[in-house]
Amino acid sequence: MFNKLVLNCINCQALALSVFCTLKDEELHDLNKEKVSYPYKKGQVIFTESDRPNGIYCVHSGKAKIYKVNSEGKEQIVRLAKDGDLIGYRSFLAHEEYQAFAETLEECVICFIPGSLILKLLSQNIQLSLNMMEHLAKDIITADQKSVDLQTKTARERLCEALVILHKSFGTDADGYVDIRLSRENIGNLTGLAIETVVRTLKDLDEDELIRLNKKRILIPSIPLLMDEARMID
Amino acid sequence: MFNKLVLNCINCQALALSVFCTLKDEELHDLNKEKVSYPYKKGQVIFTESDRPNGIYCVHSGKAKIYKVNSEGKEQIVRLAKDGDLIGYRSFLAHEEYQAFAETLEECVICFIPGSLILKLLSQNIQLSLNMMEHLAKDIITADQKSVDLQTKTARERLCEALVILHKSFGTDADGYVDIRLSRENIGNLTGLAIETVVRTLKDLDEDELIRLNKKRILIPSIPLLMDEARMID
DNA sequence: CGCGCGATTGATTCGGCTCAATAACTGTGG
DNA sequence: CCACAGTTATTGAGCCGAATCAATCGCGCG
Repeated sequence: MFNKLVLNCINCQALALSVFCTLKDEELHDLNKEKVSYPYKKGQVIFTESDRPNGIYCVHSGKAKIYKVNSEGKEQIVRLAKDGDLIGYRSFLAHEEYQAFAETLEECVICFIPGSLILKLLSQNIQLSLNMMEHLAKDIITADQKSVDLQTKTARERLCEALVILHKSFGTDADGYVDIRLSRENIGNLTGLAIETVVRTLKDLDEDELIRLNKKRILIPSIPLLMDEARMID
Repeated sequence: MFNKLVLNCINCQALALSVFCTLKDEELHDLNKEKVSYPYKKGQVIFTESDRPNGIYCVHSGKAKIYKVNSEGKEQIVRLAKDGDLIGYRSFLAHEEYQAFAETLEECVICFIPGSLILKLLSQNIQLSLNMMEHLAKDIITADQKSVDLQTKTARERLCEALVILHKSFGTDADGYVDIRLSRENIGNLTGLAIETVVRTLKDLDEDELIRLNKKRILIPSIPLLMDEARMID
């Protein structure tokens, strides 16, 4: 059903962006030998809540969302992933079942690294372990901040903050627009707002010239101004 | 200003509860030699936001809160810590300044482990590193869940959930009451609710016999019932 | 015994959600 | 290339949960 792809980690653009940037030649060789690369279509599921992790996914190209579904069936995006990002490492490292769903937002190529290799690499490469811990620790800081924001920031502030973060992590395209296309619904699921609130607030921000809307595309004329509006300290 | 205490890690009750449970004799000896133990009074500050971490704290006895303060000056409790829990490891491992404040909730004894030793131990003891990663990964899962809860659960549900979690992590005293004393304000800061809402909702829960209130003390007759009320799946 | 902080209770307000209806867009097949 | 169907986005109206504001109470402590 899937067609494996043949990719060489040595040439991987995403490698330098990932925690694996510290791998030595031999380890990289192992990684290259054992990882398996698959193409994914837009909207394809990578893993499902309550599945048991057998390894870790690494995004070679494309974008994906990791989300939970609450009891009313509403989606809540926990994290977005792009080139070089790992997916599913939390549950794998926590020895727990997946706590969320992962799904591509566009065409992707995603590599799977078997758990046995991950553990071997972590065991023999201290720097990799320390990198991984740093990575996890930063994730926690981000997650904590999100909780704080949910408790104290208004819809407008949260939306502004989300846009700033999207801008920072995904950059801009040739025209200066934030380089990720999200539906209003996905923006809502990312910020914890109702679709209607997202629509209205985006419109307000557009009218206040804090952003420029062009269909699904969003341009941010001034990051500092938007950060100010989001009450982000930075 | 502080009086150092002389404690031997070999005899430490909290040790078995902590990530250090895997240390070998020699490493434990190092830990014992380099850690410094201090007594803290109730309400004493352990570290402050924007301080730079030089190591990691480990609670020997007592309880502490880690909290952020938002721009309006309102506190938000990120995490509670008890015997055997580490404090400040996120920022240390992320190589960042502290993102929060840490303060004792009662009399405590807290040990400080210098960063150099932590790094040495993590480097030479793979199992410790893997434990630490597991610990961090579980923290993330918890933090993510908190965000989801904030977005979807009502005040009553969040409060019930917090009580269940408090019960699970702090256990009960001889009379069956949850073994931690928090002011209404702290409960509010923990759940993201206004004090008045906490008061009213606790009263409601008491009237509905889902909890039994006795001043600051809280008894939970049936965890399953309360979990149900909190819409927790378990 | 009085002081002060924490807890309680009531009244009011309001941000953002829900519901409902319509419009615009996307993709698909004829 | 166009018509149609199914999404996705937009706009309006009304509602509701929880925050805020304003007293008052009462416990703990000197």
